[in-house]
Amino acid sequence: MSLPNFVGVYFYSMDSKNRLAVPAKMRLAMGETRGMILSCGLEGCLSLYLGEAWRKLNARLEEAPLNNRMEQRAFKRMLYASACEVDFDDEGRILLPQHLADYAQMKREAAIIGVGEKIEIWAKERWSAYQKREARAFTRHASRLEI
Amino acid sequence: MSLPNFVGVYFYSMDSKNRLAVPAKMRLAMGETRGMILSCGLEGCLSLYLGEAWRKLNARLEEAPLNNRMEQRAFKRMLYASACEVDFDDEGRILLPQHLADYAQMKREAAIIGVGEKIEIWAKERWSAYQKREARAFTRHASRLEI
DNA sequence: TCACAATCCCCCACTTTTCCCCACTATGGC
DNA sequence: GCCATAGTGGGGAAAAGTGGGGGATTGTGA
Repeated sequence: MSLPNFVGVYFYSMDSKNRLAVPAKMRLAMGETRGMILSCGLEGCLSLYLGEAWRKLNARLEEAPLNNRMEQRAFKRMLYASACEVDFDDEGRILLPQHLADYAQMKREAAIIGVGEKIEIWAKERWSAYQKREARAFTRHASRLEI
Repeated sequence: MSLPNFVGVYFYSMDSKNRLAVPAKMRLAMGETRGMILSCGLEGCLSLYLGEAWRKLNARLEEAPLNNRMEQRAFKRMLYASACEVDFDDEGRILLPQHLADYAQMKREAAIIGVGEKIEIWAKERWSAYQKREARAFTRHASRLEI
C-alpha cells in the first residue's frame, strides 16, 4: 500500500479551543487510516504525519550518522517530546496542544500545506512571509530543473 | 506483539506523597500490560520501562561492548540497584521512591516524555534546561535529515 | 508475641480539560 | 434557487489530573 501524496494550500482558522480543521480533500486521501503524529517542523511550522509516514521517518533516523550516543539520545528525545498523537474529532478537526501552537506562533489564521507524505501547518503570516522570501529562489530552481 | 511507541511531553505535578500521574494516552497505549520498572536514566532523568522493554534492555546489556568485564558488572549493578518495580494506583499514578526522586532532583513539577519504547520522567526545570541546551543541535540535525 | 510506627494504597471529592454533539453559515454543483 | 457538503462555533457530559483522609499492611523493637 502506498502513502497518499498531499498537495495544495488551504487557509483555515483555529478556534478558541485550538481546534483546526484538516481539509476534506486531505482527509479523503488518507482513507480509513487514523492515528497521526503532529510534531515540530523546520522553519517554524508543524508537521502532520500519518502513522506509517512517521514510522518511515523514524527508520531513517535510526541509521542517521550522528556523532555519538549522547547526541543521538538528545535528538531522539527532542523529536519525540515535540511530537504528539492526534486524531480527528467528528468534524474532521485536530486539537493543537498549546506548546505546539506556541512553537508555530499560531494566531487565528493558519495555512495548511500538502507536502507529499506530510502535511504542514503554518501561522498564516509566517507562511506569507516565507513564501514571499522564497519566491525568487523558487523561480531559479524551477528554471534549472525545467519544470 | 509489538511494544507501544510513546511520544509527546506532558507537564504534570508530583504531590506531597511522591505520586505522579502517567498520561492517560500512554496508559492506553500500554493496554493491559502491567508491571513496570522504574530506574535511573541518563542525563539525570528517570526511565520507565514496560516489563518486556526492560527485558530487551537487559538482553542488550549482556552483549554490550564495554571496555571490560568489571565495568560491565558495575554498570549492571548500578542499574539494577536503582531499579524498582512500580504499578498504577486506581487513578493511574505511580509512586516514586525517595531515592529516585532525589536522583532526578524532582520538585513539584515534572515533565513526562514518551521516547519510543520507554517513558522518561524529568524534573521540569532540568528538562527545560536540557531542551534549551540541545535546541540548536536538534535544528541542525533535523535540517540535515530533512524532517 | 505484641505494640507501635511508617508506609502504601484504596477511596472519595474537586477542578480542569477533552471531546461528543448540535447548530449555523458559506460555498459550489445541479 | 435548492440541496449537499464543508468549515466554524459553542454547550455540556464525560474523562483525566490533583489532593487528602484513613484503613490495611508491613516492619521494627521491646
